[in-house]
Amino acid sequence: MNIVRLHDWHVTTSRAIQIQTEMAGQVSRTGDVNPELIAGVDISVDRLSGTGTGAVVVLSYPGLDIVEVQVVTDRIEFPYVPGLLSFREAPLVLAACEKLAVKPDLFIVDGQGIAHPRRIGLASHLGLFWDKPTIGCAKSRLCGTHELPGDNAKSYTQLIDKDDVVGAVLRTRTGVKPVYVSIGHKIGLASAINWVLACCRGYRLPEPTRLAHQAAGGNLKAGSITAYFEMLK
DNA sequence: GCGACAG
DNA sequence: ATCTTGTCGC
Repeated sequence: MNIVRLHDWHVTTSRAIQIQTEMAGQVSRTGDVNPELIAGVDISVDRLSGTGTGAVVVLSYPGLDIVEVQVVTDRIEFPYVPGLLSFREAPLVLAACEKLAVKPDLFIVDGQGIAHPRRIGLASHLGLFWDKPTIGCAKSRLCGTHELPGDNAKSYTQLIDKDDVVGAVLRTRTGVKPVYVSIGHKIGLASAINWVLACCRGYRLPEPTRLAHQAAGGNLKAGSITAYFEMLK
C-alpha cells in the first residue's frame, strides 16, 4: 500500500490547523466505487505505556471474509484534541496500512470525514494520503445538528453544520444509537451511506471498523482468518 | 465569557 | 480512547 507523505505529522496544534485549512480544498466529495476489497481502520491506546496500536482489516466484498490483517504498535505523541484527531491517529493507521500486501479499493474509518469544523476529519485526511475512496463512520458527533432518524434500520437524517450537509445520522440496526456517516474522499454521501449499510452484519458498526477495533485491541478471533483460507480451497 | 468537543 | 459483569428490555 503506497502512500503520499503530504506533510509531517509531528507539528504544533496551530500548524496542524493551518495544514487542515490548506488541505481541505483537495478533498473530493463525489464518486463511487465497486470494491472487491474493503478495509476498516482503527487504533487503540495504552495510556500507561504511552503507546498506541493501529490496525487495518481487509475484507472481501460481497463475502466480507477477512483477507488480511495488519497491526503496528508505536509511541503516540500527539494529544487528543477535538478537531485534530488525524495528528494523533493517522501515523499509526498509515504505518499499519504500509504493511499490506493487498490494495483495498475502499476504506471505512472510525471517525469523521468532512463532518468536521474545517471539513477535513481523519477519514478525509487519510483519503488524501492514499488517494483512495474513504468513508467516515463515527460513533458520535463532532459538529453539526440533526434530527433523530427513525427507529428502524437504514433510516437516516441529514447532519448539517453551518448550512452545509456534512453527513448523515444513520441507524445501522433497529433500536441502536445511530452512527455518523460522512464523505471521506472520492465518494458521494449517498454511496457512502450505501456502502456502510452493505458492510453491516447485524451489529451497530459495519464489519470493517468493527473488526479493526478488535484487531487494534488484540481481540480479533484467529478463527475468522482461518475460515478465509479454508474458503480458498 | 460560556459551552461543545471524533477517539 | 478506557475502566468492565451482570442484567434489563425487546
